[in-house]
Amino acid sequence: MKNISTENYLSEIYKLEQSKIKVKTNIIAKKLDISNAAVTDILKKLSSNGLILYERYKNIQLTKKGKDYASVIVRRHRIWEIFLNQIVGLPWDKVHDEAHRLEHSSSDELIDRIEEMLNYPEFDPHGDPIPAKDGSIPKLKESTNLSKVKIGEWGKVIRVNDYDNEFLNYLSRIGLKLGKKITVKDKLNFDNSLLIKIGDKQINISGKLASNIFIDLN
Amino acid sequence: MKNISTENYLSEIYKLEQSKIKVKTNIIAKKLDISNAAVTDILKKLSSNGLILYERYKNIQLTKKGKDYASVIVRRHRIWEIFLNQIVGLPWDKVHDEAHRLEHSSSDELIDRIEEMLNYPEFDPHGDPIPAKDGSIPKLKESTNLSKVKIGEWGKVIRVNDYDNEFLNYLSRIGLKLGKKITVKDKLNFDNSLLIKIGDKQINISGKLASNIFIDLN
DNA sequence: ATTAAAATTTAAGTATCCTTAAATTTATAT
DNA sequence: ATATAAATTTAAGGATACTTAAATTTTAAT
Repeated sequence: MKNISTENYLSEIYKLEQSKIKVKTNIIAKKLDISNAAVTDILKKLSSNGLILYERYKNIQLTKKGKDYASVIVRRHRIWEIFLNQIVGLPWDKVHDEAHRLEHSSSDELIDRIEEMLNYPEFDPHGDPIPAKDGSIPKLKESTNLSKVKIGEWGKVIRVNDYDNEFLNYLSRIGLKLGKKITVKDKLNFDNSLLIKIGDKQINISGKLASNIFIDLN
Repeated sequence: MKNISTENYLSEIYKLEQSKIKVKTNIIAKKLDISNAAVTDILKKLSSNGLILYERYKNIQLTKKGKDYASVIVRRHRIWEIFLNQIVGLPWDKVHDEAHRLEHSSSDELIDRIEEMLNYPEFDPHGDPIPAKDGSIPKLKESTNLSKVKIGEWGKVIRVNDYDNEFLNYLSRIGLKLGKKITVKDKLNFDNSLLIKIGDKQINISGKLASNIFIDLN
């Protein structure tokens, strides 16, 4: 089984499982931008190949075999991301798409070699953990969604969602990076926006934006 | 048009044209390990997309559009090869296959950035020229096939064919690299083999092996 | 508990890239 | 020049991954 499409389904399911989201046809279809009918087809295939547990209309689960495979793909993706960011110098908002293509086209030997070059990193440029070769996952520090941080509290950015490039690009532009200290100065109930301090700047960001940023509270 | 299969056909045709080999169905089929019938099908498609000139039973030629596209792919391939060899440290005989996959999965931005990192190299690790962004090709130094070098003559290895990994791996093992000085000590008519000197070692190599090595004669 | 809405699956069909086998055309040898 | 071999194309068909539309099942609201 070496197949870009299959690999995309598996790693999507893997990421959903990691974030404790129930894995259903619908959400996979949305994430991969493919019709529900096609997803159903592929789920049957994955199931018959022993990669997932699947019963019609029920939740989907990776088997051991499926999880092992998926973790290889997610590992490749995240190692590429660091490499592209640190070694090649690609910006935050470019690494995801590039890594998404490269993850299907690289041998395990290459990934291992890159991992060694990078000195065995544990987290990718968005703060997501990199599965080890044995499938184990570095433990994430506990974090709080920025939209839940109270006025006056502060902490460091530990992870951001990598779903949307426009979002990531915007974060770069306002100088927000992993490790940056953020203080919540004010919160508006009116529109759920926050006034935050980054470095010596004060910025207003929307609630939606904040909800995609995770903070290691002081 | 963004399609691994198409890209493989185009870059194969490109490489054949570069080496002045008549481009025919048969040879493409052999190089890509695909049936002649499938090649005919794809040739029709490429032709209708304006990428090649094709008339049944006749030689095939890239159009300007096809050549431009092919040169982008070959460029990607060869830049990846150097990168993998020099920066990542992959051995000679591994870079081709890895680059062959990556060449279809990388943006032009990434390739340009890598090219810059490598300081605009002109030749890949096997001595093949890297097409520039405008499609122009660095001029190869004149070279002589090692099997044609006469007894007593010597020169430096300037290029090797990259078709076969076993061949490349063997070259590494006998210490033969680009730039190495080779002296032809003896030639056996009996089996067309050559006795060559590399560094302070004398080695016998087959005529077939020699015919895949190109020398910049002294 | 019933019903409407949402999610999911089934059915039918498409495009792509491949296959083998047969037919046709071109190249080669004498 | 002609027969034979080799190359090429055509024909028919298969696997894969998708689509839309219709049917079915589940979920959620009242």
